[in-house]
Amino acid sequence: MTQVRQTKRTTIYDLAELAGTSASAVSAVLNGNWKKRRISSQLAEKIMRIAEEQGYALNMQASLLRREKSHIIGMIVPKYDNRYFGSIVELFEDMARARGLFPIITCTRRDPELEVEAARTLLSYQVECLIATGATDPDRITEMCAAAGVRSLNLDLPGALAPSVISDNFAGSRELTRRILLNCERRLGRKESLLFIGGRGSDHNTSERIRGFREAHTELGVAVQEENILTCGYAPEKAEKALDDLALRGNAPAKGMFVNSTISLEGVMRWIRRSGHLDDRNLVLGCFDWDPFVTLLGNGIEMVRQDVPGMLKKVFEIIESGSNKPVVIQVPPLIPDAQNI
Amino acid sequence: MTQVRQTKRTTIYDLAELAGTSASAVSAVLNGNWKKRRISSQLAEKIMRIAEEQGYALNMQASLLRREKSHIIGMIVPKYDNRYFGSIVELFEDMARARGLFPIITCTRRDPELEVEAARTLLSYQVECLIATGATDPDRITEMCAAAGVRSLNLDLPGALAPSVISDNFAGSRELTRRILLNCERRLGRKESLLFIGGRGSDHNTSERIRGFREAHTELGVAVQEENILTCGYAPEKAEKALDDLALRGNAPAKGMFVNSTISLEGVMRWIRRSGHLDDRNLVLGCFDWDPFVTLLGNGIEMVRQDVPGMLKKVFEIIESGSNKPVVIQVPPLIPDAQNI
DNA sequence: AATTCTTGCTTCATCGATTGAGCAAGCGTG
DNA sequence: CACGCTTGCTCAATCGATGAAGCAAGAATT
Repeated sequence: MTQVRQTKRTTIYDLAELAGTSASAVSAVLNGNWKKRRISSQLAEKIMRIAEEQGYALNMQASLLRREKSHIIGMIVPKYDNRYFGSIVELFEDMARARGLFPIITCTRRDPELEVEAARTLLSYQVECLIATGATDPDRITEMCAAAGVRSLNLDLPGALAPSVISDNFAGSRELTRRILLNCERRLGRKESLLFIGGRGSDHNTSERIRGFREAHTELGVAVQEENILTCGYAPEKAEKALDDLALRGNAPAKGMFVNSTISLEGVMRWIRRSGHLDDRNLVLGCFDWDPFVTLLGNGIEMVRQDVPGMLKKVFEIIESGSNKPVVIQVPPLIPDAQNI
Repeated sequence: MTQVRQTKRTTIYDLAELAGTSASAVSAVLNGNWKKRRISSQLAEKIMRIAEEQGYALNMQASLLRREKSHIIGMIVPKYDNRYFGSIVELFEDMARARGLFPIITCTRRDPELEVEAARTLLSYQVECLIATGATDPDRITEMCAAAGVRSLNLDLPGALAPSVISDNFAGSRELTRRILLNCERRLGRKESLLFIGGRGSDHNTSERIRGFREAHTELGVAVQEENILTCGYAPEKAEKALDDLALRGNAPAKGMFVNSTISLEGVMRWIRRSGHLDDRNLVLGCFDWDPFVTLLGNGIEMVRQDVPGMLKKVFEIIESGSNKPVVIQVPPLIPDAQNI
């Protein structure tokens, strides 16, 4: 019961002894190329039976040390707290396994230090390829990988040194902004300058989304109010605080809002409920990201759903093509039909 | 640029040659116990400088093969599509790293085959301990681990052969049911038999929650209607379909519902909106699980939030204690204050 | 001056799986 | 019956890091 370490784990040498054969034969049988190595099916069956009986499990470390390819693919991901990253991780694992790769994923909480640390660790595990998802400094990671002779790709946020697969943030944002403005007109009687909230001004996605936001305003003949662009970060509390600050500065909060992530939307919704500044039936909201419950919130919130399967398909295409060219592939997000009012 | 495989990765032998010393010295310096091995700080600095310059990265496979302990801790998890499992994974990674362990997590989509496959793979990676989260057949996994001399623990769903850390489903459910019943009385004028929907009848958590559900009904003098217990699985579509079927059987859907997960709640909410059978202002809902947007749904949905930090704290306590006794630790879930009506 | 101690390294076996090379036995062919 | 060919295996080097054991040179002690 309290045995600290039971009898050492079974190795191919143990099996060889039990089967009265050599470790070499055991290895060949267990990794499936015993036909190539001309092992008789009699011996093969015997070895497999004994392995089964002994509950043999391969020592991957030993196996990988010897083999030239690890078949491990690594991914770093910022958070697990929303549907976007959750579905990326889930589908990535699936697609990796379908290709005979073993996925190792690690979460870095948007912390640049942890990102580098995690990348270094994954490299130690001999990943063949590293996907940096939503990394704060993707090029740093690409450089580390390059030094180790390992391929890397960026997902969600682009870098300058490796291929990147991202959403078409500009087009998605422009369309989302259009819809919010039109909803304003329909529900409030007139289009008015929207509030933009969430994200980091320094990140590519946010700045592209702001560009789309401006473009849609221009197209529809609405002037953007600069003080209404609040790139306060992603955390819910930051969005709440940004709205508080805006109110403190004496600005009437806009009735239409472009929220830059579901996580920021949490903060926005809390602020709306708490502050009582706005009756949320008069609010016109849109969110760049998707969550099933948001649909049900009943404010007719428009959402842009990033095309995760489409993006991962591209990622694996690039991996399989072997290309390292630092292109940026933009995948159009899905914009569901207009919500219930 | 297009070099398929750049010059082999740098090893300690390369560094030794560059530094004019032995691989052994390089190893000692780089893994930090060079003082113990009496390497001069001069040489140590030189080696570290060269390692830095060459972008050396340890080959973990080689290192692990030689060392006795892997410091790898594995976890299998069913899904990433809700806050509960998302926070388990995120916090688990954090706590593992804080203890000097390297976490490898893999998602099994509630597929028993994949669970076994994943466990086998993690064992190959020489995990020192494997946490089976919400596993459909935890004992099978414990047996596999035991055969390899590896510790295992169950999280979220209990097993009979290894220590298990789970929520106190019975007490949580009883309290949640009470609250829903009392909300019924307050809002509809009278307590009436609730609908129970979601989960698998065969899983321990669901049956314990049903027990608490019954108990609360009894305490409050309400009879449970057996046909109102719908353990239809977790997926949203299954909950939708179960409600459709119930309606087809001619039963008026209850006005009060106990929903067994946020994922089932998605289906329930969709059905409510779609079917129009019930005006959702007259609906009294409770959900065994937590999601920030559900709070904002505005139906005054009661939620039970499972105490993820509390559960993981227990998990690591058990790991550190070294105990293998198949106890079941029940962690009380958090029941937030009553929601806005 | 002879002995022991200390310092600062190097040598080498080892972890477990893989695989090219090699070998012995049996078979077929001329 | 001598030759090559096939079959069915074994041998031994190897992957890269680790650490016990050992060794040489200088310092300290008797």
